Amino acid sequence: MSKAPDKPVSSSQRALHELREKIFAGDLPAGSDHLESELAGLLNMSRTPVREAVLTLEGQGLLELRPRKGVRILPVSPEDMAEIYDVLTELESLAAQRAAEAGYDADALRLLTEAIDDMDVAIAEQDLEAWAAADDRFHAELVHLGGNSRIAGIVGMMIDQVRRARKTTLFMRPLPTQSNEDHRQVLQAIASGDATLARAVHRRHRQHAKSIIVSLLAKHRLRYL
Amino acid sequence: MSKAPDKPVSSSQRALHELREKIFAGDLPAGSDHLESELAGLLNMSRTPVREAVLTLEGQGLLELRPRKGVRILPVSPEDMAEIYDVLTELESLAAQRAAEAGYDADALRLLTEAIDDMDVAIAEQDLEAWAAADDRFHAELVHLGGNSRIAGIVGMMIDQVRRARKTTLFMRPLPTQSNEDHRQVLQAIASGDATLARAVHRRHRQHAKSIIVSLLAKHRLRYL
DNA sequence: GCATTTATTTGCGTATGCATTAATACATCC
DNA sequence: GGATGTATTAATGCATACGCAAATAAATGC
Repeated sequence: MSKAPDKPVSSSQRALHELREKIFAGDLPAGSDHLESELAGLLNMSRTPVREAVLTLEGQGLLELRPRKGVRILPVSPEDMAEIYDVLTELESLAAQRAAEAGYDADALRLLTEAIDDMDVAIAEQDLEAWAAADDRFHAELVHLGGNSRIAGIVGMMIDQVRRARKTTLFMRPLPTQSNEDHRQVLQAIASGDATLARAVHRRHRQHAKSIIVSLLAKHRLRYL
Repeated sequence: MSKAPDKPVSSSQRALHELREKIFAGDLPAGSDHLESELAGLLNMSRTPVREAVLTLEGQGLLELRPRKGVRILPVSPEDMAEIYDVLTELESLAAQRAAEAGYDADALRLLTEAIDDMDVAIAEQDLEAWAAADDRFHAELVHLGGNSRIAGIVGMMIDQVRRARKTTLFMRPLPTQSNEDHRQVLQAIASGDATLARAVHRRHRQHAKSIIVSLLAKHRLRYL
């Protein structure tokens, strides 16, 4: 891959990306408070770009600004998970329907297919991280094919909000073999142009995921992730 | 109403509210570009709080930051309208369903009922502005009763995005008498606890609204609002 | 004339400093 | 001893300044 010698990325953007990463990595743990100056020091920049990044991240629901107490990394409760999965269920179902209506050919569905294959491989190798990454790609590509940019954006935001939480629950449950069966059915329905089926199957898929996660959190008494 | 003598609202918040209002009022027209310094001058403050407000508004999809060309007030195309109404259809339908499942009594449904009554009055008086305001209240209260805060937030954002556009189309179509029939049916279904019906009726309501608006825009060749 | 290069302007990104105000510690009074 | 008022601290909100890069204008070469 040819690369530009160096892309001069602005401090604001760097703050945005690095803070996101640190939140996902648990480097900035859920529920923790951080002063603007602390974050600025952490990233070796002044407060200004940090403030801008933090403003944006607040809009994405990843943290909360509490004047004089610092920015709080938002924890995700089981109720939050339920809310988020409900949103995903509704919006992704429509995306699946629309993708089926669009009548994509096999080539256009390649990314979707690859993601599913990758998940199979990951499951066989018991590589849950790789599975999660491929799962993300599947759902991102699905909403992309759905053709509604707002849905794609919202779904992305919601998935970001559950990223941390999902990572911890990932290792608490059996291998998601059934999940990939669902994915294949969705793909099948889209490829055959059956919009109603695509919608129904994907809806069931997400509802099932929701119940799995929610009951898992309840079982382990996990209130905040 | 008793009021605090004066609430010292921050400049950032003032910028946020005033810019929003100016966008909705068409004071900052769709598609227009504005330099940060221009907006700062307009609001009598420095660039800093303006930048913060603009960042937030970008996240809400009301404007776009194009460095060196100014912030552009985002126009809404017919395709955007279609996207937005699709999102509203999916998310509000679930809210209606959940509201019905929650089993609210008549008192809890008072705001919803009042909004409907207000719309009847507004229609009788041919006061479209009042009708639109009451319609907003109906939909806001519906998603509130749905109990999913994220849905409420997203729906609010989407409605903000179509505000300007809706205002102009409002006077191009017949009185929305049928619309309020739908509202009553939704209320009825919620009051009687029929979640499936509530969902179905509201879905039809929003889909109908979408087709009305989209065909209206097509008919009048309105590409950007 | 047209294109290409150079100069100039101008808007933005970021750092910095200050004033404001909330939170905390302290002191005083009942 | 508890409560209320005051002082101190410290974090934020905002204004300002400055350097850089992009856009525009000017100039030079062909």
